[in-house]
Amino acid sequence: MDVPDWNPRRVAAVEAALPEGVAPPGTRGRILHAGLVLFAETGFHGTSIRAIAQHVGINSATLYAHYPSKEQVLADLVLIGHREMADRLTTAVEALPADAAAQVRLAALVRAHVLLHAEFPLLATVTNGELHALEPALARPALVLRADCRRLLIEVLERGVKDGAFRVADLVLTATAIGAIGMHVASWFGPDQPATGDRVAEVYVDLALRMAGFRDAP
Amino acid sequence: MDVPDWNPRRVAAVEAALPEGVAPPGTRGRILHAGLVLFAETGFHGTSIRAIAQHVGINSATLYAHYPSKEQVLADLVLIGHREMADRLTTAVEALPADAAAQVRLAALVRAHVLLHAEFPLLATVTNGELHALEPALARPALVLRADCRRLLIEVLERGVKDGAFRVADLVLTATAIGAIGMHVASWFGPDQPATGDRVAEVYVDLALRMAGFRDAP
DNA sequence: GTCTATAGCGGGATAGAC
DNA sequence: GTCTATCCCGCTATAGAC
Repeated sequence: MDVPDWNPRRVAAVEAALPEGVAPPGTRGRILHAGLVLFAETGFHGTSIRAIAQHVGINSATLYAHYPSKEQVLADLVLIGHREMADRLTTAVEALPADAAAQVRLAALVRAHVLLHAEFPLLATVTNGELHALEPALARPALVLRADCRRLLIEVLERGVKDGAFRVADLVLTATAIGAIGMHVASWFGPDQPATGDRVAEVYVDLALRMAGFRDAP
Repeated sequence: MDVPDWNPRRVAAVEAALPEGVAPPGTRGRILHAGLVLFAETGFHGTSIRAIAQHVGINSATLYAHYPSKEQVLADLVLIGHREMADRLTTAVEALPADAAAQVRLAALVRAHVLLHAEFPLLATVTNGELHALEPALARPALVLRADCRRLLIEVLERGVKDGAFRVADLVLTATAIGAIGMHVASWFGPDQPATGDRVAEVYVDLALRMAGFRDAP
C-alpha cells in the first residue's frame, strides 16, 4: 500500500532552492527563502508572518524592515518563478540554429520546462499555485510572462504542423496538455523518487512529441 | 493580448455543482455548496467561517449545528470528490466487455476522467488542491481512493503493453502524465471556453492514446 | 536593522435564549 | 435550528527604544 499515513504534502521535494543570482543578499534573501518553503507547504493564507520570521530566526517585526508586507514576499517569489521560466524557455529555443526542425524545438522547450519544475519544485508550486492570492496589479507582470511562454509553445507546434512534422487535432488543447504535464512534475518530483530529472525530461519529451503527432519513421 | 487585468481566478468555471445525490438536504447541503465555491476561489485558509455563513445567508454560529468544524466541511468535499472519481472510473472500465481491447479501456478511462473535471471543476480544484489542509486522519480515505484510481490506470496501460497495443518508455511516468492532463482541465475549463466538455474529452483521449504509443494502423 | 511591546482587527468556536 | 453575544486567540502591521 503506497498511501502514506503521514500528512499529505503539497510538494514531495524538500530542498528549497531558488535559481542562482535571483535571491537578495542577507536577511532579505533568507526571508524570501523562508517564504518559499512555507508558502509551498501551507499556502499564502496558511502561512503567518510570525512563522516566516521564526523560520529565519528573526523577530516578526524585523521582517518589515525588508518587505512592506507578506503579499510582497509572495509577489517577489511569483515574479522570480515566472522570469526563470520565461528566460529558460526563450533561451532553449534561441540557442538552436534558426533552421532547427520543429521536433528539435519542441524537445528543447519541453526539456527546459520539465527540468525547471524538477529543479525548483517549491518555487513552481508557489509560482503556479499561489498566484491567485495576489492583487491583480502584483500578479500582472507574471501573467504577461506566462502568456509569452504559452505563445512560444503554440508557435513551435504551429510551425511543426505547417512543416508537416506534426499532426495535431487541436493546437491550443495540445499546447495546454503539454504545459500541464510539465507543471505537474513539481508536485511529485523529489528525492524519494527513483527517476532523475534528466530521465523524467527524456520521457516527457518523448510524450510531448507523441502528443504533437511526430513520426520519427513515417 | 490575452492577459486579463481582473483578478486571476483559480478556476475559470463559475457554476458550482456537486454530483447528484451527494449533497445533504437543507441547510447542511447549502453550507457544503458555499464551502465548495469559497474553498475553490480562495482556498481553505483563505476562507472564513463567517464568509461561508454569509454566502448561505445564515449566522456563523448556525454552521456549527450542521458541521463540527470548518475542516469537516472540507473533508466532506474532498471525500465526495474522490468518491465520484473512483466511482466513475471504475464504472467506465467495468461497463466494457471483459475482452475489450486496451485502447478501448484507456479511452473510456480518460474520457471519464476528463469529463469529470470539465463537469465539476470547482469540486476537482478543492479535492486536489486543498487536500493538504486536512489532518492525516481526515485525508486518508481520499488518498486510498486516489491510489485505487492510479492503479486502475496503470493496470490498463500494463495490459496494453503486454498485448502489444501500447508502447511506453516508462509505465509510471506515462500514467502520471495522463493523469496530469485530465486534472489540469479543472483549472481552465469553463463557460468562456469555446470547446465543449465532449470535444475536450475527445481530443484528450486521442492525446492519451498517443502517449501510450497506440498505433491505429501499425 | 533588530528588538519589545502593542494596537487593532478578524479568526474559529461556544453559551444560552428562543 | 437559528439567533445574539462573546470568549479567546492569532493575525498583520506599527511605534519607538537601542
